[in-house]
Amino acid sequence: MKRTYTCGLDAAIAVMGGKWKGLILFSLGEGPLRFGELRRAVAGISERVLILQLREMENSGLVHREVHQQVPPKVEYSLTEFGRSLNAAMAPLGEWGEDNLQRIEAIP
Amino acid sequence: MKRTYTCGLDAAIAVMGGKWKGLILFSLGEGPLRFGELRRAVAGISERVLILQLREMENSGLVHREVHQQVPPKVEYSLTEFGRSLNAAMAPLGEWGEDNLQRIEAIP
DNA sequence: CAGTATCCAATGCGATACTG
DNA sequence: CAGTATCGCATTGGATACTG
Repeated sequence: MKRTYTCGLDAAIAVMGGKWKGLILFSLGEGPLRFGELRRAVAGISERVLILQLREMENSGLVHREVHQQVPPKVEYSLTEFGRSLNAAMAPLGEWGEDNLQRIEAIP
Repeated sequence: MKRTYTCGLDAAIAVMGGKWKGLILFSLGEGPLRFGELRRAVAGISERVLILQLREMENSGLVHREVHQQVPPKVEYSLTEFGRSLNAAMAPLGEWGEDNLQRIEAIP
């Protein structure tokens, strides 16, 4: 991050930056997911980008990464308390998008 | 836009894309602003980028652009009804950012 | 399964200068 | 005042192949 924000919205957007973090947050909202499950949940994302986004979100304290030592490997991602609070704050935005899907998709 | 969204949040984020649209929306929330006023309100943005973002938001139906024929030129930007509805949906996110400013700024 | 490693393309963004 | 025109770098994202 390393910047100063002019308002809360500014800061929130910086944390949510990029095309995918919102979706990842949303997908983890229901409960923990393994890497592969998450990749399927966030349709269209590449492995590389998913990892990058997850690492950033871990770094921001939004996501917790838990490694279960076993074969085959199992890694679970979940929201932290902080992540859940952001998730809740995003809910109205999600509803807005839901309500206006038609209109948004019609934008040239 | 020209894509299909997997959920409302996805769609909303597509509309809000980029680093500045949230701030512009927020700045116009209080009422109409002229180009120059807006440029000062959204501190740090370049003229070029501000125009680009405004055009996109006009195109999305979020912002209305009104030209007053006079010398010197006067152009006012305001939120449409659609823009105001999005603004309202973003409010909780703005509050979240406000409440967590310290923490967000501390992210490495 | 859960990642890394490369490489490449797109585009976002910033700075600056100029104009009706 | 309200834009346009250029230029160029930095970041982001995508495709694919490989590994512990």
